[in-house]
Amino acid sequence: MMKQGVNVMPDRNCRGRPWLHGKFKGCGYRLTMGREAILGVLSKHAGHLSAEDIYMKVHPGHPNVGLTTIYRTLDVLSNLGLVYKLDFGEGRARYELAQGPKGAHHHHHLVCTGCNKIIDYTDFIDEEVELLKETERGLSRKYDFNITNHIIQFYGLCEKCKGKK
Amino acid sequence: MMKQGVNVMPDRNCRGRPWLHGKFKGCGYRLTMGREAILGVLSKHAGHLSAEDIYMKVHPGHPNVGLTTIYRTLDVLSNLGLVYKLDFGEGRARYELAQGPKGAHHHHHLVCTGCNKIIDYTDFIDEEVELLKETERGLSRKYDFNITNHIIQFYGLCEKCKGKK
DNA sequence: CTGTTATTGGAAACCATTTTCATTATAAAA
DNA sequence: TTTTATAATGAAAATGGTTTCCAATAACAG
Ligand SMILES: [Mn+2]
Ligand SMILES: [Mn+2]
Ligand SMILES: [Zn+2]
Ligand SMILES: [Zn+2]
Repeated sequence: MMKQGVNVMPDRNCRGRPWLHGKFKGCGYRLTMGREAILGVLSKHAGHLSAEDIYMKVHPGHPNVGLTTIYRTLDVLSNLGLVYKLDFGEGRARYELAQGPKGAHHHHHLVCTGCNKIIDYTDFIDEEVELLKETERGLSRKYDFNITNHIIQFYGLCEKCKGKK
Repeated sequence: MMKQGVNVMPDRNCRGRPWLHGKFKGCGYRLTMGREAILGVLSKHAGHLSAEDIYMKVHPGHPNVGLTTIYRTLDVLSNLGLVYKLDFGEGRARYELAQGPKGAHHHHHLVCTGCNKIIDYTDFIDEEVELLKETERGLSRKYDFNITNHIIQFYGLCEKCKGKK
């Protein structure tokens, strides 16, 4: 019912997510109502949302935004590097903001194969980062590869699921 | 047109893949023609085969084995831990023998996002294994998780693809 | 061999994601 | 503000890997 229009005021009013606006405009993308709604959902809720999760959260306030637009927008965001597309082997992709407004950073995942619970972890990241850099350097040299990205996921059973047989 | 029947001789004759036979029988699975053919393809060709890849390799010798059986058998093998089901983000699963007959071991993957080339690497695995163990121990304790598995993949451009703009 | 039942092939179903295309809305120009 | 070019959209249909169904078949214990 309100705040559905594009923000018409000058740039200094872009508190909240200035970079998103900038990226969009700067790359020739139009900042639409649907896209703003999707960005809103992504920044409001902690990550790991599926396209349909996002659709269902956007829908109440924007019943005219279709699932197709969710997919298309996530694709754009993903290509812009603003969103990570994640695969936890469930047969559907999940998405999370590359950097939360309050500065969430790169992290890896712990996935429970029992209940699909997903834990973000940044612990041990110091040692990991060190070895990762070393490994990437070695692999790049050895295989003449230009490494841009990596996936590290640990699978197992969470404290609840490890009890059940 | 030969060796299509189940091996009727006693167990010492199971040269080649004794464990596979043993696992199958031991778990109550029947060792069928189709399953043997699939195992044959998996052990003959280096990993990273899709279900359809396998189907096409099995088909000439066994035109009566359907794609459905390929999927079902891969599922069984995967649950028995004899085969790894891999996902390189192509929208289809790929499979590789957990342990090749000549003793191929656990390894990680380097994936080219340009041409989908996949490189197995075991280099640097000493340091990786060390850190992995340490990380797993820490994560297990901190999150009360029972870690059974991990995925580590590096993405980038291979020497051929990094040239193209 | 025979009987039990795990396994099979083929067709249909499934289901997340993509494509198509006519319509609409954004943002720049006038 | 009005006009204009075209990026973006929604709905429906298509796609494509994987699963499910089910009647027919084959593995193998006895
Ligand atoms: Mn996360
Ligand atoms: Mn491999
Ligand atoms: Zn769990
Ligand atoms: Zn390549």
